[in-house]
Amino acid sequence: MPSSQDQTPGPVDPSRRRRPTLTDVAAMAGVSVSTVSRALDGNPRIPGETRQKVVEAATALGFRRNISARSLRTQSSMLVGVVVPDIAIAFYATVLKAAQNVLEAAGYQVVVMNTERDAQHETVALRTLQDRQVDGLLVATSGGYVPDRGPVVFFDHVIPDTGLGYVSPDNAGGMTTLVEHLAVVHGHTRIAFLGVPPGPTDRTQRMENAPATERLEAFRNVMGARRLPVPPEYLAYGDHEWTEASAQQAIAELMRVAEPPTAVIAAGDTLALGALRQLRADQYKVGTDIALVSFDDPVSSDLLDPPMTALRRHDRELGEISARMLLDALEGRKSGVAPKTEHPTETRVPLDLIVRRSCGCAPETPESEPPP
Amino acid sequence: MPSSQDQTPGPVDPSRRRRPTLTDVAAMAGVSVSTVSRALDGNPRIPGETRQKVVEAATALGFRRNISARSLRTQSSMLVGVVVPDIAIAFYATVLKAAQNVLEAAGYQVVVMNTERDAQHETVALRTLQDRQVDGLLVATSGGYVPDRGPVVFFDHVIPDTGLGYVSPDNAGGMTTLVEHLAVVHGHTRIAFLGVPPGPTDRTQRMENAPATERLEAFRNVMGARRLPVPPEYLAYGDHEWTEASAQQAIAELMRVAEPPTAVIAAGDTLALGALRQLRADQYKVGTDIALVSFDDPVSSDLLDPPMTALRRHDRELGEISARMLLDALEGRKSGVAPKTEHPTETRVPLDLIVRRSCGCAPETPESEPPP
DNA sequence: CTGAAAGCGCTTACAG
DNA sequence: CTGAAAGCGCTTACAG
Repeated sequence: MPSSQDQTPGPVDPSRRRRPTLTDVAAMAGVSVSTVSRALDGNPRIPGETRQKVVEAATALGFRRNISARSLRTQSSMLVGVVVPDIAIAFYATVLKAAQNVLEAAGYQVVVMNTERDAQHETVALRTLQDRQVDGLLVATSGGYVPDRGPVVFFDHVIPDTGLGYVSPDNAGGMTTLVEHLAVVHGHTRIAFLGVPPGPTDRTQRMENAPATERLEAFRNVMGARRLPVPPEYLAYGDHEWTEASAQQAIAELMRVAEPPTAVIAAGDTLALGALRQLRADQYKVGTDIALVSFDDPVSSDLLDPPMTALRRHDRELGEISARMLLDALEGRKSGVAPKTEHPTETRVPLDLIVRRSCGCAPETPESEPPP
Repeated sequence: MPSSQDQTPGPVDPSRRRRPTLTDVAAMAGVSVSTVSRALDGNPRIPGETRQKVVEAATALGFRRNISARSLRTQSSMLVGVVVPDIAIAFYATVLKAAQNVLEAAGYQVVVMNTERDAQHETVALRTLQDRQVDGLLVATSGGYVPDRGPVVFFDHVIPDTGLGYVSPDNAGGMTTLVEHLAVVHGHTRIAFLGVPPGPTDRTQRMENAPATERLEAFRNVMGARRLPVPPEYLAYGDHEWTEASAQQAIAELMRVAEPPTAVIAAGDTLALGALRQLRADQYKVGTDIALVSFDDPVSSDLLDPPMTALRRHDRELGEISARMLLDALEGRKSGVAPKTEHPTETRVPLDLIVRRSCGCAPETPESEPPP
């Protein structure tokens, strides 16, 4: 049994001193480790007096429980893994933060992994998280998801029939809003779509239900329903990483077709930003010569030239919903509720159209929009 | 000894099956757990044949080591804690991502905590991280840092004489660049500073070396050195959270003073964005009526109206440097190198001036800037 | 109300 | 080259 005898005598660098353990506290309080553990738990079987002694000793020693040890014993790590394509993207960062808030309030900590939009990266990240014994997973997949034990909820990307469910933006509804604004309010008929290549890459599989694909499908459906043609040359694609640069190139080509569109819908904010940059470089007056709207709301979009009409996602809400869905399963499991074998829950978060100028509208109260 | 007898017979939900352990692999391979552990480590004492058997068994069972158990035993969690004020802010997200890249390459995982810019939150977060036995810490403090065991490096905020060191943007150099551009290139003499209140809040202590304070000091110094006056009314402050809204209010007031400035330096990107919004709302032509420059480069700043002249931080580099500094200590410690008691290392990352239009310049190649 | 003991899944001297 | 055993720091039935 290690005691202070092991300790080199004399002044010790405090930062290197061994952390006190339950055993240390027990010794100091003159009780057993079981009692310390229970007292610290607030177990009602321990009378106030004993608890008092224990708490004093613990405080005096600066004792803090070792969570690894506890989780080894309890088989619960109180860790939730979050995997995202790229934490530096505002959407993922916001979702993470929101999810983290609700998870931490319930006593869980979060470990994040970036996949860099690479399926293999993602598979490795998932494995690492499992090795850490995470209790649950929140994932925005890049196609590398492999099922394992433990509850998982997807956000952003839809994976049918897997995990507890998913919560995603209402891609279809959003696209409808966008097309209708362009077609009904502004009377456009030549509307192009700027997206990301559908179908898998070598690095990415199973993207059938990716946001990009859903948005493209929705675009086709709404256009069809409105009896508006979708010529193939009106389908422009950036790259799989949604880079601004790829959007610039795609839209430059798009505008060179025989009969160029009068309006374009960008399937994401980075795409919209790239399009805007290129259009401006090519001397188009966006909002006048050509309408441009964005599926996601870029940061500071009211300060852009021109201010961008866009769909605002409720990122925070999406994060909270996802986390809560996971939490429910976690708590349910803890209290012995049978693991649900019902269908995964599907939640769609609606999007709001923010009308600014790039669509051709002139907002009522120009320039005075409050900050996001 | 637990065996398959414990298992309820019949079909078992695979997601609920117990993860295989070393003992399982040992049983299957017909060797001891010690041998399995060593074989999996690639220990040279284990001959290829034995290793082969072990690896096969492990693969067949889908065995993965339990990291909690290992870290309990080895007293090393291979976990690095990162604490930031707000992960949804681009700077912190980018730094995190960069740091994570180098840390993961070395086998560490990262657990992030948001402090919401609250000192108490931060103290709790730090404690939680210690409870998780993190091997090291990367922190952008909000004033709630309390020293504990384990190596720590600060980024963003400077904390002298603590931890391994810090890596921060070159606030003084950056401010010099900004003032000189305004004063020398454009001949401004009435230059105002839009920052964040210096000194502590109730929720925040020890902010003497906060970025905001360093930038203000630098501003005063450079102005003084150039014999330019700094009247008190030219010092405008948003709030401690650097919100755009607070900047809007502050600059509105600033422009109402008897002799308003002809140029303003915003100490951060959100502040600059708020200022731009307000200035535009008040019908100023930014870049013509008044010059506005930003200490940090806002996202899409080339697409703003007008494009914003700003200092570009090398966020990724900053993250990598910080992580590497921590890693060096971690590796050193592991190989038994004495904990360094020398002075903390100070690293300053330089900033580049990106000249756009808001300062009054007309860039040579208008509108064709490549994406960030 | 309290304690002794087992055990979570590993690693690693120590002995053979 | 291999194994038995101790032990990392906890929690929790079990017994008193």
